[in-house]
Order: sequence, then structure tokens, then C-alpha cells
Amino acid sequence: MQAPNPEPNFPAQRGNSYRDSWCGEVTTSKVGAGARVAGWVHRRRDHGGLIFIDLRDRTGLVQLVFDPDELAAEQFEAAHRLRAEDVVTAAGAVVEREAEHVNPELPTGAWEIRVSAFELLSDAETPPFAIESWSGEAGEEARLRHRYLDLRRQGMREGIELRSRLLRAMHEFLDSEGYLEIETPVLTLSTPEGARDFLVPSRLRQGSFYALPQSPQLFKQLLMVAGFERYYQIARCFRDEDLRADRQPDFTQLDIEMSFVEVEDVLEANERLIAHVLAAAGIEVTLPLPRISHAEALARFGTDKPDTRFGLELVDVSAALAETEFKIFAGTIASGGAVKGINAGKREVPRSELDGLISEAQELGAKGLVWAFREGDGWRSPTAKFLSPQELARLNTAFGAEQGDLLLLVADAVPVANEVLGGLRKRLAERWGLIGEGEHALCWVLDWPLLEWNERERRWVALHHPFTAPAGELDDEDPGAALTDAYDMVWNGSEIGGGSIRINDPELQRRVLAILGIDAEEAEARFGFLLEALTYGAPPHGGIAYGVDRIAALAHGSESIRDVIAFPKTASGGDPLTGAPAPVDAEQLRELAIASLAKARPTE
RNA sequence: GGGGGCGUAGCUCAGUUGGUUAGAGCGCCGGCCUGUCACGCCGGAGGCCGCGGGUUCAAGUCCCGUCGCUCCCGCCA
Repeated sequence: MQAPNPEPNFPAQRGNSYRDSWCGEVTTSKVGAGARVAGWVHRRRDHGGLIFIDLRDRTGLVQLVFDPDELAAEQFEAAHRLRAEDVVTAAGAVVEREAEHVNPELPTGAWEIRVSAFELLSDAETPPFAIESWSGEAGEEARLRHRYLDLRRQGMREGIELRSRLLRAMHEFLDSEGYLEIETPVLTLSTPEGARDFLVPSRLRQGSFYALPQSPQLFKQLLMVAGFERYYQIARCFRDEDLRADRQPDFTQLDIEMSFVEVEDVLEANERLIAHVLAAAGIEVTLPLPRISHAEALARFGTDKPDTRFGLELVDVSAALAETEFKIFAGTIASGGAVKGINAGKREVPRSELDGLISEAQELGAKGLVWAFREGDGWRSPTAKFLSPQELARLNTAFGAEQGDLLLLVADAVPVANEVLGGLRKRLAERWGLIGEGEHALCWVLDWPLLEWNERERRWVALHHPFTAPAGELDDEDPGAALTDAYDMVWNGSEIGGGSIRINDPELQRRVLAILGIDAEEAEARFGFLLEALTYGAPPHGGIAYGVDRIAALAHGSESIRDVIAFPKTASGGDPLTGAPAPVDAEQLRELAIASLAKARPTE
């Protein structure tokens, strides 16, 4: 689950009045010298005449032995009263344990401290859940309400430590390549394109609002105009949208921008960056990363963030069915849809599971699912009787199917077929154990369309963002055909980063905004500062932003980014520890004058 | 905004078709214990069954509502 810490590091204890050693470093080198340690009582084993205590600090556990022969009587009495999570400092001789007393489970298990003196620094209430539970987990709410206790647990501590190593690796690499770390404002301007903004009322300018940044996008472009050439920032960003296991309202982004670069330059630099960063988690990345176009990702994997750790690729078999009389297939193809499928290989799948797959496909949005086993030149399948022998043979060829291979087919509009089969593909890989333990696969997804038609709003929206440069000429008559110099980095089927070459020509920027339905006046009001900046000599530039929380979660093997965020929020956006969000005093509201605003400013 | 799962002791959970005094493991408290390491043995305390309403002779169990946690869809330029 957890990547090994590449080198256990024990920072020097200079300037620490309570200890001269970490628990985790009480090994051979301390024998003879003695040690003074400090930490939390992890477990106690009180035998009456002899007491063992596992003391825990950030670096691990060490066994303390309290023997009445080596300790003042009142100290031994006091040791009986020690309880879980009490904070203690203890000093004594470090001794090697006799062979039969060694605990092979513990890095320090061959040594122990024979305590000659100790002091209770702080006594602890019984914690509401076990800090080190070997059976069962604590509930989410209890954990968050007492997050400082949850974080004492080994798995949680390792997640936070891993995150720290990843952050340090980012700083190391970018610093060594000449990137400047520059901070951008947290109180900034609302740009209502995109996610919902968090708003902060201004007291000095009543009736006006700051917004918290969804990303430092525009500022980093301005920094390129300013001539800093290479910028990065580990930036907190904010989006007021519903939460998910991989989404928090405030999250951390590694934000990078470079001047005088083209796509290749950005990809090359970022491959080296991610390899350096993941090495800090003990994960080896082979460069260069595989590249796949957006269109190919959809065609082969049914998604724009493909998990390339396993096969089960999608195959479009519509061509093999061009003349079919089977109504479902013929009708789908005639209306512009496709018949796509997966060759799941030789697999014993009982009828009940096949029925289950049909329901799963329907949950994912399909009208149905056709299953078939290749048998001879034909199929063993309820659907076989609707298809001619020639069609069955052509399908077997299209799938590359061998005897006994299981084929799964969906006929639908292309986006639906992709969604269903792409979803099924992931579930099956997991169910059938097709993903090797500790296996990782990163890739680039390239050549994204500039725009996407939003049917509900009846307008074009930017697939990446409105500042992304079109690749080649932009045809205002057919904007949907335009591709971009945008790129996503995908790791095990998760989007961990994305960016693009930006527009550095104010006229082109105006045109793109116009296509997005933002007229000249509105463009001026909302993005005028950017358009103006671009007129003063903007270098060609591009960049990327990574989801730090997602990278840390994946590196830690966690399902949720909450596991690598010290103080995350619940699914309803609350923090059970502090009670945020909370109502505020009437006086605070009066000072900000927001109560009267809604009335004074009716919605259009 | 919509859908699924969950809510019973401090923690993790069991609780039959609605039926007598709601259970287990861990933890906690007390006693015994000098080589344990998930120490052991003996004894004990601990419950608004999330909350509110309803059905019923009778509700942890059925119904309605509500709150919280969680996963997913929508949303997330």
C-alpha cells in the first residue's frame, strides 16, 4: 500500500530539551551511550512487577522497560499509572535484547531502553478511537472531529510525510531548473466562467466582493508578460462545487508557467519533473512517457483519462456490420452511432455474471449489452442467431478473437458506447485482477479539441480554458474542428495534471472569447487587464498545473485525497473539528452590508 | 439538485417474522501477575438503538419526515 521511505532520516536533536534520540533510532549505535526519548505511550504491558511500554514518536516505536531494580520506588509506582497516549520523556540505558526477546516486527525490536528516570509531561484522556487499531477502522466523522488523533495513526502519518517529501521534490527540481517561486493573491477577482467562486465581501468597498482563485491562471500569464520566464507556485485553489473522493473545495495545485516554449519543451521538462517527484515516493517512471491523442484515447479506452495498466481495449466493429439486418445494430449505425466492444479474452464467466454485466452496462447508460464466446467460426451467444455466418466471422476477425474468447458489445451513440465500455473496462480489470500490485502507468493525452458544444446552454465552451492557444489556424466558421496545444498527464486512469500553450496575441484572444459568446464589452470588463497586458509584448508561453492532492493520494495508494490532507472537509463541505462553516454575528454582517444587497440588486 | 449505502456501548459491528431484561470483540475501570510485545487470568461499569412523528396490545426492527457520514450522477472553464 505504502511506498517505502527511501531513507529513514532522523533529524538532529540539537536544541531539544526533552530528548536526545528519536524512538526510531534506538538501535546499535545507541548501545552503551544511553538515550533519552520523548513521545506518546503507544501500548503498555503491565506485568505488575515489570512494565513494558511502547513509546511512539514520529519516527517509530521503542520498547521501554521499567524494572523496580533500576528505578526509584515512587517512579515505578508512577509507571503503573501510565496510560495510552500519555506524553512521556524517559532516559535509560540502551541494551541489546536477548535473542528470545527480540521482536522481529519492529525496526527497533532487537533493542530496548531500561528506564532509569522518566517524567509524565502530559496525561491523556482515553482516546475516542484506537490510535493503532488492528481490527476495524474508526468512522469518518469521529476521525475528522479528532483529526489530531487520527493523524497520530501510522497510515495517516505516512501519508502526510509522503506528501511532504513530494512537495520537497517539487521545490528541488524546479529550483534546480531556474524556476522562481512567486506567490499570487488569494483575494482576487471573480471570473464566473468555470466553477462557482467562493466570494469574500469587501468591508472597505461595501457591495463589492473578492473571489478566491480557482487557479492562478491569469496571474501566471501576467508573470510571463512581466518577464520572469519560469514560474512555479504550490498554490491553494478554491472551487465552490460538490465534493468527491478526489475533490475538496480547497485543494493544492502545483502551478507552472514557462516562456519561449512550445509543446515539446513543456512535455520534456514535465516528464523529468514528474519522474523526480515520484522517485521521492519510491516509484520509478520510465521516460519518455507514452503519448496518446485525445481522439485515440476515446476510441481505444472510452475515456480522456485512460488507465493504461491493462488491455481490454475498445474495438469499433461497425464496419464489420455494414450490411447487417440485425435491427439493433443496423439502426444504431444508420443513425450515426457505432457498435463497439471489448475482447475480454478466454475467461470462464458463468451465466449469472453475464446477466450482471448486462445490468451494469445499463447502469452505465447502455440500452443493453451483447455477450458472446467465440466458438468455431461463429459464436455461442443469444445474439448469434441474428447475425449471418459471414458477419460472425468478420466480427471475430475484427476482435482478433480466439477460441473461447469472451466478447462484449454495445451499440449506441459513440459517446454512450465509450462511456459504457470505458466504465466496464475499469470494473472488469479490477474484478479480474488484471492490474499488478504496485504497477503504475503514466501517459500524456494530447491534441485536445479547443471547444465543446454545450447543448444545454446552446453555446461553445472551452474544453480546457479560454486562454488555450488553438493549434494552427482557427476557422471562425467551424470552431468545433480546432485542436489545441493542450496536454493532460494521466496516471493509472486519473488526471493528475493539465495545461496548454497559451494565447499571447490579444486579437486571437478576443476572437476565442467571442466564439465562447463573450462579446467585446464583456471581454473588456472581465479580462481587459489580460488583453491589455498582451499588447505590451507577451512572449510565447505555456504551462501546466498538477493536482498535488491527487498525486499524493495515488503515491500513497489511497482511495481518497482526504488521506493525504491534514484537515480535509466532509462530503458536505464541513469541518467537524472546527465546526466550519458557521453562522456569523449580526454585527459582522452589518459591517459588510451584505444583508441588504440581494434586495437592492435584483437578478436580471 | 438526483440516486445508492450506512447510523445500535468509547470504537468496530451482530441483533431472526415486530414479542420478555438489546448482545459480541476491542477499549475503559478494579484486582492478580518479573520478559511481554495484539501480554495473560479474574471481576466490573458502560445504551436517547441519530433525531421527530406515525402504525401497533407491543417498534432497534414497519411507515413518513429530518439530520449526519459516505459513494456515485449532475456540477467541477
